[in-house]
Amino acid sequence: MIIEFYFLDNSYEVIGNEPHIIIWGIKRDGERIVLRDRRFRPYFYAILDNNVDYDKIMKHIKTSSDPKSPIINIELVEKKYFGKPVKAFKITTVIPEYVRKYREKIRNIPGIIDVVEADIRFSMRYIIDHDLKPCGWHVAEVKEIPKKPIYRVDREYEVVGDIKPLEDTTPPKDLRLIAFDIEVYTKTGTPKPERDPVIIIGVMNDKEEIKQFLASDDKKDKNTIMEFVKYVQEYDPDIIVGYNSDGFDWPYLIDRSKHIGVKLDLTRRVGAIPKTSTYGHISVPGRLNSDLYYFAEEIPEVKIKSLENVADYLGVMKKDERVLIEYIDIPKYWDDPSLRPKLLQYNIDDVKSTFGLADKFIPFAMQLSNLTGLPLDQVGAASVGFRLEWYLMREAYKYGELVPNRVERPAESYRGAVVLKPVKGVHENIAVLDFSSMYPNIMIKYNVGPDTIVKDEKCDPDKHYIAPEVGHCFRKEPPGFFKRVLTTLLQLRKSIKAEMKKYPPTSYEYRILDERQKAVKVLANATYGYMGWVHARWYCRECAEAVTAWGRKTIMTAIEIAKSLGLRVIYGDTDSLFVTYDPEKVNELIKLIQEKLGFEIKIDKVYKRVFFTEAKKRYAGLLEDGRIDIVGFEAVRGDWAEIAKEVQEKVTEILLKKGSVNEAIDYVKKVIADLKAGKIPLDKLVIWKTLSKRIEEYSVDAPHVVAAKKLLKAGIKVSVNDKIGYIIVKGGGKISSRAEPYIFVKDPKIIDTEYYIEHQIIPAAMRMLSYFGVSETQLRRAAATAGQKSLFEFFGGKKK
DNA sequence: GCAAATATCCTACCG
DNA sequence: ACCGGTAGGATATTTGCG
Repeated sequence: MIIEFYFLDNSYEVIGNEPHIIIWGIKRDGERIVLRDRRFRPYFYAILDNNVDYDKIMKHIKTSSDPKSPIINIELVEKKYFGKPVKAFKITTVIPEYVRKYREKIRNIPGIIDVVEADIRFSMRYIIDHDLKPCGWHVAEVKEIPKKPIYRVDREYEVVGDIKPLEDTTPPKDLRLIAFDIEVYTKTGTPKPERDPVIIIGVMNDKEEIKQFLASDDKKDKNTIMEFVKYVQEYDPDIIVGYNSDGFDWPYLIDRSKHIGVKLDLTRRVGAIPKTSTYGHISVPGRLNSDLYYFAEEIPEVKIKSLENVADYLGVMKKDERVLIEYIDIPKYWDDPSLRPKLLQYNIDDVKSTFGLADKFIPFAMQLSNLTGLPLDQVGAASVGFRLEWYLMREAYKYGELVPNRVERPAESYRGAVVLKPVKGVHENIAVLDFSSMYPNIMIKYNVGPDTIVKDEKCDPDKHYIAPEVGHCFRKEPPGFFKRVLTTLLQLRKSIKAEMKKYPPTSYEYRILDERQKAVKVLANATYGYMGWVHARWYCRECAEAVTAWGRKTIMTAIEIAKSLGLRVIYGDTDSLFVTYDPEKVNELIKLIQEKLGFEIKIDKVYKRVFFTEAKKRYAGLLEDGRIDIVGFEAVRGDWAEIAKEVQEKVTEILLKKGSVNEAIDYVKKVIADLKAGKIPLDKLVIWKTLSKRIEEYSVDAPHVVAAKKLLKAGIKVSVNDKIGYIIVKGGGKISSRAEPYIFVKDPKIIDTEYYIEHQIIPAAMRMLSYFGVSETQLRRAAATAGQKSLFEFFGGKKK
């Protein structure tokens, strides 16, 4: 029989020395199913040297086959390796483990150049070879088999014929999703599963029903977890989302349930419990567990990626419409009956926010999963490099290209893009021109890639493209792997965008297509960086180096053309040009660039007024609609106190919109007065910095490192990549010694206002003001008198 | 021997 | 575990003076 199903996830089980691929899916009629494929076997390739005796080598391999774990087939195949035709043995074994057993042995046989594709997980191997598309519909020829009781599904099938994808990525109508969030009781820093109970587990499902499972008043949590498990079994969600759930909620539940003797039996595989898997994600067999934190990490505008910040930014739940409780206050709220309702509401708000984030992120995640072939639960956890690599591996399979091994290499740096020195000051009426997808288009135009690069042949301008400055050569024909992949991706994106036009922007179809084109864009934009990534399978430093060289040449030529048209070039970075906005000349420039260089360049925006210091990568502009763009400056950095950022933003706005230096100074003065008067909320004084390595590894005592040490001393765990929030308090000595974790600062009197004035507010304001003729002494003098009006001033007199 | 100058470390930004 | 280019603060180290 033929069935259609939506692919959720897959895995494999070895049953009686036979590997079974297990696919979890949903049928059109809504039945949850397991598909079993017993026909697939693990294999890998051994690439053969030219002019060797294939039979002899084959015999050699056969003799090394151990009858207890045999090689079951060796097939001579024609493949391509870096674009070149090669002969290889496709060596098939019985179970995945045996691949690991043979790969090293066979690699060392004379006549064999290398062993490849021996490190691809069996379940991914199946996805690639059958072109399966996670989060998409498929059709398969199956027969129904008796459902084993170990699977919590409606039906079980065995795949007996073709299994292949359909175009449809519309999620099943009744896809079930839950969001969850746990609260833990601890009075000492970071909670420990062997000691601290889970006091609340909050859940919200796609019917928008909210449930909370609470610990007993004496904080026993056995029932809490058991009821949660029961809930999951009964609601039977296909997708479970959390926020930082791979990092906290799941590991905690796993350890805690182990400790108190509860079976976390909430998967679709009876007896299995959630466990850590690839890329550090938590796998919940049969369900797609997705930690939304991974997607929040990709929003650069939100500096501190707390759930409330991200939900606020995305309009899911505004911060002022929800309950907020600091972690350290949780026990207090639990213990006090009058405060407990607030804690419960806090948990509900977190769960609702998480649910709301799922709505924002999951459609994109599904498209990314569908494109890369990585099941939804892994695609978030996988880095950009790995996402692209899986996409490339799928494409390689289609082209008959063997997948290169990941090899250890030393880091090699190379020259990057050009950044022009800006013309400092204020400029009126400036157009920002951007090359569309510059690097991908360079790679396409010059056929750049590890398979087209010419290394042991002399460069010939007739046959090869030669990169400027660096001289690397690339065959003009035939189109290489990357060129084909990128052409497909750019074309795909265009067609998706065209398809979008058929639907109203508010429609469901439009949304799905929009998320899909974004996913395609992410992959296309990552290809250049991928080639320069030392851990990439298709690493090619020269390729990346050639791309930036062509990029430099391209933008420099564009500048020449602009100048020849009499346009003033104010600034430029990598693929952008800031020129005086003379519409006629700019249009001419766009046309000439297209004609002479063969690249598309577009007006990205027009600034009514834009301001540069002498620094590169930093500018502030006023758009036609009155919005202010701030790029690179302190105001957009996460490691400056909010108050300093606010001042800089406001000063910039006053200067750009009104051009009033005095008003700007008065504003700064006012803020400083407020600060001195203790009117600035503490949270605007917190400075956040990422702890980018382990504390012991630091060679200097930076403020955030010292603050992290203080947290550690208080029993609060700090890990690599945590953001440390600190406030500078009064006292002597180095700034670092006075960096106090913000959660410990309750008394505003201990704040070193002097530091905030001298090292935060004034520098941030002066960055702008100094270009408007304000001297530091002038501002500092204004600051000194701030908040202490003389009697004379008070009665309206002028300052002395 | 001290303060100023310079070097190094470090983070977060731009495209 | 996608890239290089860049700014700028804080700390650490060296330099210049006489």
